[in-house]
Amino acid sequence: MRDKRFRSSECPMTRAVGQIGNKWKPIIVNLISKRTLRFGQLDALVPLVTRKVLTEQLKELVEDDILKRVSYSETPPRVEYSLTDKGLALLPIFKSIVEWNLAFEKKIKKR
Amino acid sequence: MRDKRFRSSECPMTRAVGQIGNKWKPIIVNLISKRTLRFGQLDALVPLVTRKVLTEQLKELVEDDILKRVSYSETPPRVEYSLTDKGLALLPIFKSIVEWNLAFEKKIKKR
DNA sequence: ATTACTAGTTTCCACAAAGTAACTACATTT
DNA sequence: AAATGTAGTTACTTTGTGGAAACTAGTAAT
Repeated sequence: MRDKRFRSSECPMTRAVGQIGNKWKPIIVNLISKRTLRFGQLDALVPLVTRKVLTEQLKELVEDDILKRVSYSETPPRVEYSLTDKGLALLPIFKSIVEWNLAFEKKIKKR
Repeated sequence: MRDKRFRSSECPMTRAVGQIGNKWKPIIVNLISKRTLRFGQLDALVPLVTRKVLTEQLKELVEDDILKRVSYSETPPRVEYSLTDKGLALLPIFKSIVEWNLAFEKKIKKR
């Protein structure tokens, strides 16, 4: 999300949502985790996403310094993606979200 | 987000994003925190939102058992919103997101 | 009769995000 | 010459989300 109103809001949660608060970024960042992955691997692993959207999201994550992109001068082209320090700092947070989701889904199933 | 593909995905992060991963819900939940607030207070406190969107988001949060809505038979009408256990469990997670955002914003300013 | 209050609701429109399907570039392989 | 591989890109279309502005209901106050 590039919405300036969000990114320059006084509320820090609003600014955070402006960087990572859309449907794809938490999924992508969580999936990369501590690995180094290539574009095709991400394409295969991220559920439901199209290459067009994946490319856009990766570009924005790189611009926001959450993701690092290394490209090698080869043919066919080889590009590798991995999380920066900023991105890695999100991992425990996203792990908590996954645990939250599983915990309350389990609660529902016990009814 | 009511997208069935997200809510029934095998990936728990995708399901979590299906419930809370849009631009308004983290902001609203974080803002309510441990308080009990009325609709008008939320309208005044949530930055950038319109009443139409606020109403929609509150409705979905109630449907997903993240928010509790109590309405009193009064005129003018009085409705109070507060987080459920499921919602309260999100607070430390969102606090971490706010801290993450502030930490890395501070890093940028030091350059 | 009109205004005020609260918590919405509605309709139409605008915009952002996503989807589709074809296309790109270049070295290598067949 | 054609096919292959990778990592995208593009143009158009569709869908989802949000915005604007007016409206609603009922009791109480003016």
